[in-house]
Amino acid sequence: MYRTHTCGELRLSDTGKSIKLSGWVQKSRKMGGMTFIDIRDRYGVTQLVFNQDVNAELCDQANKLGREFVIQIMGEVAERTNKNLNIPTGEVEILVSSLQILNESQTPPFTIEDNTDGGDDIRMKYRYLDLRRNNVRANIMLRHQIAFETRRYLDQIGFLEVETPILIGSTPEGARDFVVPSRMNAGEFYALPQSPQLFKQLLMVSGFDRYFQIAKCFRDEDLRADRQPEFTQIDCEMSFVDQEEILDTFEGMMKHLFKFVKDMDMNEAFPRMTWQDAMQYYGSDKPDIRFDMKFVELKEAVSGRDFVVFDSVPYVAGICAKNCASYTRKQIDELTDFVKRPQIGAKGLVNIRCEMDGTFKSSVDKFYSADDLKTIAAMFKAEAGDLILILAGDKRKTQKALGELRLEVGARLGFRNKDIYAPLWIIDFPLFEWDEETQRYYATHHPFTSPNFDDLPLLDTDPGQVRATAYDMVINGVELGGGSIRIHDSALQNRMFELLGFTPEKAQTQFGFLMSAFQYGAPPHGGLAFGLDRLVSLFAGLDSIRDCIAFPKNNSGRDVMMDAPSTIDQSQLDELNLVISINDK
RNA sequence: GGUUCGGUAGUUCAGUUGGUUAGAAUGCCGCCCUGUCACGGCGGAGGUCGCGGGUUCGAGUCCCGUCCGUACCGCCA
Repeated sequence: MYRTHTCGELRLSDTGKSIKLSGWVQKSRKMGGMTFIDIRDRYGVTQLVFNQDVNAELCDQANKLGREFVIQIMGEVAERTNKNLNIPTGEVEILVSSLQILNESQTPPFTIEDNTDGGDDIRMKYRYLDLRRNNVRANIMLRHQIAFETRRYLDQIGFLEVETPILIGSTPEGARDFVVPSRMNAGEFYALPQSPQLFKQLLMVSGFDRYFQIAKCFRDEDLRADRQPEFTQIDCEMSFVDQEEILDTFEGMMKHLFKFVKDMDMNEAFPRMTWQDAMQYYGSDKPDIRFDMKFVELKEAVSGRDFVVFDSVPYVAGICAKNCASYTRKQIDELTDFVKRPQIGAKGLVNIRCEMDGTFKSSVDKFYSADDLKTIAAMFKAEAGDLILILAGDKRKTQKALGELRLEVGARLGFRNKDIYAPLWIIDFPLFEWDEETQRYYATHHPFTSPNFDDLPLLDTDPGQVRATAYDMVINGVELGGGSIRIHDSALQNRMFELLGFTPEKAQTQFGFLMSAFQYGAPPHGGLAFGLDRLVSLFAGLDSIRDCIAFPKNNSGRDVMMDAPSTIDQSQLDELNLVISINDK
């Protein structure tokens, strides 16, 4: 037996017990006549004491232990003379009677402590050591808890977890597929699923009624702090439901998770906002509503004053930053530089200060009278001391830029507090998006999304105006999940494929099995999927999902620990009937 | 494909307008220390300044290229 207790469980009430502990050497403190060693495992840290006067040989042995050695000790629990109330085991220590080294360790490349001295690169290379650190391990444990509570909630209300295949066929719509060559079928490839979408719909046809899966998904696109090429979704689908029942079910799930994982009661119903409003007032389909600062459109109010910047563009809008009129030139310049960065792409930033004496001062005083400025300020309901920030340009681009500026200003004003959670449903997404480049419509969500039945006539006259029965859950500006009511009628599905530019033959090749299935009694159904990685990082208060994943990829999609991807042997290539030909360009 | 910031000791970083022997902290090694818990004290080892080229009497520092990392844009139904 290696241990009678873990390194996190002994307390004052255990004083006098003979115990056995196993774990890693966290740190040793040598005082000359005595040595303290902290022994660590997943559950905590316990202090060991060695005393020259009691057992000189044992104390010498302890002095030879290095960081991260794996040891096993026997000893007696004793009350400390100097207690450390910062750790749960801090009132006791172990008077060690025997010590055994189970395994030695090299000095780790970075210190295994909460505030490590290791950078991301080195931590990823030695991820197995990084995972020994409390805060990284805490994220992985949080992830387990969220997954566990998700299963518990969904099981309680009749959902069945069903696994769907990882090796499937490639579909061209959507993200780029990861692809796997088939040895037994020369020249043919599997694709890894971007989501279990088609399978969960087929499970509805099969009558499973309520399905979920905590599913790995794969997308071969560039990474971000919140995007990995392989990620995990809480994937759900229900039959005989309308949008209202789905929103209700999964609002319930989120409330359950907040209650049982974060011990937070979310009593209020989640507010709902149409996609239209989200774009108009926040310039984003995932607004952070921890703070208000809505857009005010100004095009009409500012036109006709010979200010060519505003007169020559289709869209002018601004936000009002409370109590920011005192911003210095430098702070304004920082905001200007922020919106002029190539990633944001605004040409400039106009500001109006509402001075404390009731006057207005702006960067466009030349063109606008005091009355003009007063009228504009009134549109924002601005008060003395506020700062109005205005952008102008192409509508979509400027909305997006102003949305980014709003988030930046919100962050500067401390409105983006990680301990506050502001959930929101975005509804009434447009069914299609027009793409100028390819001159065709694309499905905003995916091609199986049902149109809003009120808008069905528009399918023939103005497809761009058709609303989808699709919804996203957004918390604090993070798109946590989304879904839709699906089309269960093959005629309507065919019409969709047609509008999306599929020939009947192509639709048949790609989705023939789904279309066939729909001819054998498909129930009305719908569902949604949550990004588990994002959910964990939101609960953990992290900006990146990487530390919520045990073994993540780096920015270039590489696993720097095992150095994947890598080349393969010629014999493997031969078996797969593959020839490598790398394009220089 | 593009933009940003970065690459200097095992690690995290500093290094001024180009100037003599490249520093700090931490870690590591040795010695001292009987109540530490960020222990303390003394001493020591440790560097291809990412790589290649250029400018210069002289480059960690300036220029060009390249590789790697990072955040973002494009992309991600």
